[in-house]
Amino acid sequence: MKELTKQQSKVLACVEVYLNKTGFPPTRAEICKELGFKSPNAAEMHLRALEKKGYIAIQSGSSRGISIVKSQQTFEQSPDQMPVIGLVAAGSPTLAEENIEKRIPCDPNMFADSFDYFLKVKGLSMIEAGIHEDDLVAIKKTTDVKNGDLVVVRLEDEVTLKYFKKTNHNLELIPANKDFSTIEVDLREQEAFVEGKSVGLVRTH
Amino acid sequence: MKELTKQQSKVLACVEVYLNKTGFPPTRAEICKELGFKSPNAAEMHLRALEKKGYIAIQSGSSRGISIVKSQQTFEQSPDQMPVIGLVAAGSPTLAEENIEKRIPCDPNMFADSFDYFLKVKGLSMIEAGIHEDDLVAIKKTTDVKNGDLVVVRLEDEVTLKYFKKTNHNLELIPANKDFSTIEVDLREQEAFVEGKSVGLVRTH
DNA sequence: ATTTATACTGTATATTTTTACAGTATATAA
DNA sequence: TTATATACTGTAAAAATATACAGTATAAAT
Repeated sequence: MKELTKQQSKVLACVEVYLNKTGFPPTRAEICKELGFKSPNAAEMHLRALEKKGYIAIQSGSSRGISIVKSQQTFEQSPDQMPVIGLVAAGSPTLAEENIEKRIPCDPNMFADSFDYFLKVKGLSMIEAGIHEDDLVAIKKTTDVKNGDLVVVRLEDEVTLKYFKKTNHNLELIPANKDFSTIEVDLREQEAFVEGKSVGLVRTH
Repeated sequence: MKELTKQQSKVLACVEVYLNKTGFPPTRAEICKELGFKSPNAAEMHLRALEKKGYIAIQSGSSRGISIVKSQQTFEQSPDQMPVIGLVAAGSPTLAEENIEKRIPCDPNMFADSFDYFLKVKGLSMIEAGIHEDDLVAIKKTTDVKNGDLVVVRLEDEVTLKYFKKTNHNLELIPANKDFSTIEVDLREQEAFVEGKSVGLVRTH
């Protein structure tokens, strides 16, 4: 495959970006606008060169008739990158960019239910449920939780992962460790926000 | 998402097929030609309906300004499907088609080390390591294992998941449960095949 | 010194394309 | 019976677009 000049490379990138953004290829004029050219012929010439070098195909007579033959974006079909969030003590909104520790290539549909992010477990309060420190619990953002679900709840400035049990105004957040005690919340006195529930667990050995 | 009429569905399919074939969306006239309509307005009306129902977006004023919002082709962008293998007692080659219980959409690189298949855990011999019955342990096929690794070993006709410890001719396969005892193998008397080692664990809640 | 390739501007036009408007026909629901 | 939704035909005009042609400028190659 022949090498591209700097400008040709820019034009190809422009086409690819436009395609990714809109779902259809740009016109000559749009390429010009994007790259600062003042004549549609500038874009035309670059497109012809790109066609000759085998990077694109041009359907003559068709508007926007450009198709990518050989992408220059190494663009490895990027798999989903699911965010990992630390169990932050400060009650900041759980899924904020600054709370994302890292990302893991992982299909959000690998469990029976889809999930939105991983929560990194701190402490041993769920050890008897086989949930260890630093395990990643897959959390689906929802407020639709049932008694017995493993849920992420925010109480004031603390976020916690526990079993959920609600009766009338009384909310119990139950750990799986004899050394820890159940958190009891009277919902008339204190607010509790259900951030989501666990749909699975992942541990790296 | 609203249901599509038969004709609307045909038009959406036509757009998707055209897009896959050429790399850019069709014009109204091209849709007509493909589906046998005689007026570009036929296509236009269907496209408007598809837009209203949220299946496509139309960039007004742009030629071929159609983008797919919700594909009707179930076409699930096929992610990697990692096989799940039961802990088969019969010592058949672990990764044979007939041993695959199911497959899970899952990136083989989600753990620190890549893996080849999931092993579905039977029994409670590793419970104190937080590995429960029916947990899926991600196995990398390798014979390069170190003492302390969690490994899959085949002894005669039995496959087992245990901690690995080897000293000279003596192989110990150590469980994580007080009620189970370590399997000791004298390698001069009995063969042991290391199938692989665990690089991670997955559990569905 | 002259060619050659790259990289454009500027203009113009034929063609493509969107899109509005005016109808027709049919089935289903009120 | 009268709407109302679906499903078109047919026409036409405005707008978008491709694309040809005539230039200018610059750097590198011959």
